[in-house]
Formats: sequence, structure tokens, C-alpha cells
Amino acid sequence: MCEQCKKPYYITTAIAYTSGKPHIGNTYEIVLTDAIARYKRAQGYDVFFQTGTDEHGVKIEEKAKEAGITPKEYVDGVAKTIKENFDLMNTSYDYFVRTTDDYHEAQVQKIFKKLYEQGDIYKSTYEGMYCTPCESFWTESQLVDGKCPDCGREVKKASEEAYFFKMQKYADRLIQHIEEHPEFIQPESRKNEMLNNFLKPGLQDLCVSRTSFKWGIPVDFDPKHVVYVWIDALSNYITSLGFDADGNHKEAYRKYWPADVHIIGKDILRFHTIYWPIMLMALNEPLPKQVFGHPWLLVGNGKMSKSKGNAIYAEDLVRHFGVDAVRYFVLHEMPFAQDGVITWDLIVERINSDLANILGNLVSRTLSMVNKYQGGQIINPNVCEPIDQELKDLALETVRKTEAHMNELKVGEAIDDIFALLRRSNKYIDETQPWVLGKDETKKDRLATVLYHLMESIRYAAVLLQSFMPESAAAILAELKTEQTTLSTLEEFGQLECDHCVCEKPQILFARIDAEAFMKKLEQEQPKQEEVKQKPEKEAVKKAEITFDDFAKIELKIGTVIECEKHPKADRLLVEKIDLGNGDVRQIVSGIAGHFTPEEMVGQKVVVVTNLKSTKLRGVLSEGMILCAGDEDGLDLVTIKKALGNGTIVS
RNA sequence: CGCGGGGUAGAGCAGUCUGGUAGCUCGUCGGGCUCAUAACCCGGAGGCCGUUGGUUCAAAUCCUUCCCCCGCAACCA
Repeated sequence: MCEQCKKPYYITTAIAYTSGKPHIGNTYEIVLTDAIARYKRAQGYDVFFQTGTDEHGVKIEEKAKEAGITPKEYVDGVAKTIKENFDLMNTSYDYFVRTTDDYHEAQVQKIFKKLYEQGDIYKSTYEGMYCTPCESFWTESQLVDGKCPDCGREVKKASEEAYFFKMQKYADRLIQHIEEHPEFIQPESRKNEMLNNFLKPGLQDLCVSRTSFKWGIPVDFDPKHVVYVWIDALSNYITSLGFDADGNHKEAYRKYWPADVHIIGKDILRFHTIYWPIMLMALNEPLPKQVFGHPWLLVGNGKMSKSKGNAIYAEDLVRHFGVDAVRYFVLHEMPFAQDGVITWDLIVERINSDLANILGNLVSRTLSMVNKYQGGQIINPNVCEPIDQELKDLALETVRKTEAHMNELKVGEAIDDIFALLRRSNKYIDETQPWVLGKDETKKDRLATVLYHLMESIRYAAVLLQSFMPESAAAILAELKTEQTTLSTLEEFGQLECDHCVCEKPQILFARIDAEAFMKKLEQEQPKQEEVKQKPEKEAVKKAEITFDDFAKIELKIGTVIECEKHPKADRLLVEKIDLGNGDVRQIVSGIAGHFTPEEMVGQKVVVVTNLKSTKLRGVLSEGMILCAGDEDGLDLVTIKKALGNGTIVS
């Protein structure tokens, strides 16, 4: 294919938020995208693969302040770390966009202004309850006893100026688009979620500016506002290509937009399949062809997170196993539509079983026979037997199957296809018994043919593996000393060049790992991770100092849960009857259904805030509050050791 | 009745649309082989296909009852 007639293919990851170091769950996304991008390049597309960082927002403002540096200094540091992480994984992105890039910032301002001028964005007020000392807005439902949930002080009704985007205006067009393009939202099951939960009930106008923090792109015609995340972050996909709100787009934009696919996490599908398309409609630009919300990589049974202390990082994995083994694991182990699981045991198992035994050992045993029986020479006398056909057919079929799976973005299954060929090749060795042929001088040509078929099958697998494990695939092809490394050399079986010698001393591609010894070694490193867990990840937001009198306003008493049942209309709520002594029995509703069963609650001695103003929660009266403490790992009741009587004052 | 996904061997999954002997990977047990990284190949054991009732000659598959898990939404005084 000539350069000019190559079809463009634009693929992106979501931009990573620069709040900290990415774990392997975050890194997975770019590896997945990289595999697709590499495959599309191999197919002859003119691929533009973009990734980058999302660098604005209040969280970053705060983190920078904590660190005593400017927000820009802070994001420069994190962006560098993220980029290093992506480079470590050997990802072939063409462009790394940052939302602090000058061109991006200028275009976001222009986009905002344009949408404002054409009436899609309007200025209004954000109504809410305002706590002056905390400088925070709260919705009615966030208030605690009608007071600020942070400091407990009085709040007053106030309104803040904000800009809103008229979402509903474009909703019908978007519904139609989604229904007419079933491939637009992937996996398809998510399509209904978006339609039924958000689009069909009606979209609310989206608040697209903030005045409560400064670290963002200023609205140029109203500088006390900064552009809120949606317009800022989502537009990276077009600003990086040189989109211009005035229509003077750069060449790259004309060439690559609309994107062929946005690869994102399933948690942000809503933003990419509703807000982003609507923004593009408002700008009168075409919509991306597809959005794929990939599943998550879980650790054991839970979500990976820094604060849980269970996070696994790419750099540790790579240090232990090498880049390609890590790429292989995450690409292969992740189903298309369900969350995948990563643990150290699982990785070791996959490396041993798939990479060392099936792949590495196949290459090793084949090349060693070529060296042993025919001095390393690749010869093809073409003395075939019926048994050969199955191998040849499978090799050709594997090319078609991987292509079909890759077109559906089913990367794990494409890798499975390749390994099926490798397994078949191992079986072929047993069927043909080259070591028996080697003892019989008259079978020399048959032996050479068998070995040729094996090497050719290995070449097929290696060519296909280039998108997933670039270094290892290259190493195998180098050992075969072949130049036939493109997908187009897989159209016919038998393209491996003859009459040259393979590598004399093949290297071990993937060494087997002694699982027990490895886990021991890992345990010795564990203390480090434990220490990390000891330190709370984020310091609790410090509340304003209160006087003793303020404290004394709160009445705390010991009570016993005498009855408890699930709230009829809310999954996370339990309704308890609590005996507070002296005939004071109250009903309290608590959001703890996810942590305790009603049976567990009955009989518990708990600490109750008894003078909290009563309220209704989803229709059920709640006359107080039970004290609990919890983090992401779980929740526990605040209770007492001695059997103090109900009604005992806590102070 | 908020929306959606799922429950298949010890683990992880396919099969369900279009009914016809329940399959794959790992693990486990046994056998084979000796070219190879204790690798490779073959075979066995292990399943009331979540539950109830139905349709059918025939149900993992279609219809139905209930139970459980997981997302999203709501909610967390």
C-alpha cells in the first residue's frame, strides 16, 4: 500500500488524571490501545495513536498546595511519571497531549466562547446552600441536620454564577445516532444503560464552569470562571489534531477526525457517549465512530486502589517479569466485557504455562533440532504427508481469526488464536517424531520438511505476536533470521526463506519461574508495601476548630439495637429501633446495609447522636445517627467494652 | 416492580441468538516420549449447566417462579 492511499485510523486512550502515579489497572488501558494501534499499523493503516494527561481541577490545586509547589510544577512532575510509565510498557503512541498545552487551552477558550455565542451555553446560577467559612456549596441532600457537612455551621441559601450547557437540545439526535449505530457504544450491553438511565429520562443541563477554584482554563470573556472538566478534558481529542473553533483546522484534524475509536474505562462511558457527542454536535463536527469502555483489572476480589494498599504497579511487574510478559498477561487475561483479575500467582502461572512452556519451549526445541540435525540450515525439500495439512490450514486460519477478533477489539481472544497455533505446533512434533526421522538417513528430506513446517508456523505466530509482544516477537524472528515479518507474508504458507542458518544458540525467551521461591522473594519485599498502607493516603480534611460549647451541643448516648430491618425502598439503608433507656426507643435509618445484616445489628451496643434533628430518608423517619468509622476497606460500629446501661451519656 | 449484566468441573471462562452426546485453559491423577526451559503429547477423574414449573421426541439453550452475585442510577443524618 502506498503512503498516500493508506487509510487513516485515529485511536485514543482517555487522558490520565495527573493526581498521582498510575497503577497497572490504569496502565492496562494504554497497553490495550497500543496493541490495537500496532495491529492496525501492521494491517497498513495510517495510524495516529494519542494519549495524554488531564491536568486541571481542584484536586490538583490542593495537592500542589500540600506539596508547596505551583499546580503547574505539580502536574509537570506527574505527567512525566505517567509518560515514563507508558514508555516503560513500550507503547507506540504518536502524540502525548496535555490539557495545559498552549494550543489546547486557547482552543478550549474558543470552543467555550463559540458555544456561548450560539446559545448552547448560557449563564445562570447554581443554587445551593453555602457555607461561608468553608467556601463550599452543598445541595439540600448533602446537608447534615440542615448544616454544613464539613464544619457543622449554619449555611445560607445562596447562588453562584455558573455556565450551563443545554444538553437536552441535542438528546433526540443522539438517541437516534446511538440506535442507528449499534457499534457506537461497546460493549453493546452498555448501550441500554446509557439510553435507559440517562438519555430517555431526559438530560439535565450540564454545569460547565466553576468559580470555586482557579486551576483551570479561564473563560476569557468572564475570567472569574474556569472551564470545568468536561469541555476541557474531552476536547483534547480534537485540539491535539489542530481543531480550530473558527474552522481553520490543521491538516491532521482534517485527516484523522472523526476518531475510529476512543478506548476508555467503563466508568467514564457516560461522558464519552453522551456529553462528548453532544459537544461535537453543537460544534457541528462528526462523532467518533466507536467508544469502547473496557473492563477493569481487579486485584483478587476487589478494585485496585492505592488507599487499599493492594495496588500493583507496572514498574514492579516489569522488574520481575519483563515488559512483554506483563503486556501478555494484561492483554490476554482481560475479557472483552467482564473485569479481569490480576494477582502475582496468576501472572507466574501464565508466564510458566503459556510463555515458557508453550511458546518459549517450542521455539527452543525446534531450533535446537534444526541445529542438531541439519547444522542450522533451513531447507524445504517439500516431502509432505497428510498430517502436515492440518498444521498449514490452522496457520492460515489463525491469520483470519486474529483479524476478525481484532476488528471486534477482542484482543485476548486474538492472542488465544495465536496460542492455539503454538499448541498445535507442539503436537505436530509428537506426531512427526523428528528425533526418529533423525536416526534414519533416508528420512533426511522428510525431517527437513517437518522442521521447515515448524519454523514457518513459528514465524506465523511471531509475526502475529508483534502487536502484543513486540520485543519477544522480534527476538523470535531474529532467531529465524527472516525478513518476512509483515502481515502480508502470511497469505501463503511457506514464505520463510531457505538456505540460511538459524541462530546457533537460541536464547531463553521466557525463563520458567519457581512459583514458591518467587512468592517468598515477593514476601520479603512486602513490608515496604505494608508501610505504605500504614500511612493514610490522604490526610483527612481538617475541620475548623470548635469551642467546648460547640462540642457540648452534641448529645451522645449509649443505646441497644432491639430491632433492625432493611429499608423497603433503598438498598444501602437499614432501619433500626434503638433502646436509649428510660422508655426512649427510636427509629434510626443508617447507610450501612452493605456492611451489616439486620441480624448482626440486633443486640449491638451503639453510640447514638440523640439530639440530631429528625428527618425522613426515602420516606422513613430517622431520629438520630449511629456512629461508625470506616475506610474503603469497610466499616465498623463505634461501640463500648463495658456493658453500660442504655441512655448512658457519652462525653 | 429503576436500568443492565451474570450464576456451566477445584479456579477462570466458552457454549444460549439458530434446542440434538456439555467444551476450553489452569490445577489434579495416570500413561507416553526424549528434540526441548522437570518442558511436550495422550488419557482419566471431577458437572442435578443457580432454583421452580412448563413447551418439546429432545432443554445449559425457548417460556415461567423464586434465590444469589456484580455494574449503573438512587440513597448513605
